[in-house]
Amino acid sequence: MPKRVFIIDDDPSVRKGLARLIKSAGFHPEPLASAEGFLQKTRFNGPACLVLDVRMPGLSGIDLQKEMIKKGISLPVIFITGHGNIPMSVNAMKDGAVDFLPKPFDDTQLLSAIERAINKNIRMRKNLSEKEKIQRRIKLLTPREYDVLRWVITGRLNKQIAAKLGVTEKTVKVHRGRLMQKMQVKSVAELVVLTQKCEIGSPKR
Amino acid sequence: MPKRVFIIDDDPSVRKGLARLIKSAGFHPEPLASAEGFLQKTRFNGPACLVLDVRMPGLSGIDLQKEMIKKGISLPVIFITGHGNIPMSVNAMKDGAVDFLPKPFDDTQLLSAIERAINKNIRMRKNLSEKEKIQRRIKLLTPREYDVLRWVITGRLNKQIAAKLGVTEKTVKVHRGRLMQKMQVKSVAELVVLTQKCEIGSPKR
DNA sequence: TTGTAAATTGGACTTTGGTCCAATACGGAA
DNA sequence: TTCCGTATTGGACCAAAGTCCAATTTACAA
Repeated sequence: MPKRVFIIDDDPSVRKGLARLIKSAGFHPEPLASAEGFLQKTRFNGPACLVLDVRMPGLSGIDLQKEMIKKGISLPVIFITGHGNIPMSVNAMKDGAVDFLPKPFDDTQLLSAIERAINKNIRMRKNLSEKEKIQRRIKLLTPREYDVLRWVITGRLNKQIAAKLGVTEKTVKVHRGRLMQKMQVKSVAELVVLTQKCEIGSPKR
Repeated sequence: MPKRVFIIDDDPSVRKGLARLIKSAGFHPEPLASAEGFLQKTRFNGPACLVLDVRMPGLSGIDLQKEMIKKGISLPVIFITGHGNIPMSVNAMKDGAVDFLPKPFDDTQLLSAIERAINKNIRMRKNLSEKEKIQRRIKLLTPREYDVLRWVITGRLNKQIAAKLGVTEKTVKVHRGRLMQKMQVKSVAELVVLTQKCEIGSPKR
């Protein structure tokens, strides 16, 4: 899987230079002339990150970062800039930027930042996909099975759950057996570990 | 519980001014003339944070931050500086600083940073104390009970655990009952939730 | 040497959990 | 209307977990 590095800078010569450097380091550069152009993109299959010029006509790099946060796109960002200042860099870092490099910077500085950014993205993608896998299983549950699940992971006995739901213990056992199958676990311990990774609303009453 | 704000700056007039501002905002200022002076401190009972001048004779603010990381002291840091630059601020943020304010800054900027820092520290302290509470319970376990615990929270049956440990199922039940008491839980689900908060080495074999 | 804590096991039960087969009831989709 | 998925329950069992009382062995400290 190629590690894609989006290069967003309005200066063609900068794009070209960075693309060459990044390519030589074994990444897959994707030069783009504007932040708007990047926002058109919808496909984010593999590991990737952004190298982003702060100052650009139209949407600035900072604007793009904020826009991505708003839209829930979470690709690690590395800023580069010729005319930055401290508050700007601090805000970018607060918003989760991996690095903020004033020009001129060493090639090695940029490449090490890219390395960190890509690794971060890989970790995030792994977490996310596991979370989604679990969510998919939860969606297979019927409403009643979901009710039972929420009580089971808080350690209640079948008879207690039965009382809460106003049904017999027998019924709870059936639901419980089926939800364990659908969640693909063989023990309550495994079930708890799974559900801790997603947010499960705690049961009422 | 007073919210203590350590002010570390070599300039007495700055210390005085900041102390007044911070006091007026309802915090408890603790002015110190040097980073070395702060490192003497050992008592960190209540919520607190640091307002730290970057440039100082002897240990600089940056040095102090690194020293604290090395020693495992985790108080949120806010840097203030008259002569900073971007790489310095970025590195400070990477190392977990809450904010980095070049002089001159607005009072409100500093106060809002302090507010965030204190809240962060309160959350950290809460997490830490819960973790320690759990660790204390784990220390009550005999080696054998701890062995059993590690298998229980991975969802093994008593008979499986017995086989792993080379003892009878009966024995496992006894250990299991006692560890549940010592951990103060009534169900495997609760036990798993507790142990997820600390790191438990996964069992071998 | 004498405790003391830890580890181990047995017997005898009770309570819980889980499964198989079967059946009833309800509501929406074809 | 008919069929399917969901929810519910019963009976009959078996497996697993938990408890109470009692006993033996071992290692380490006073």
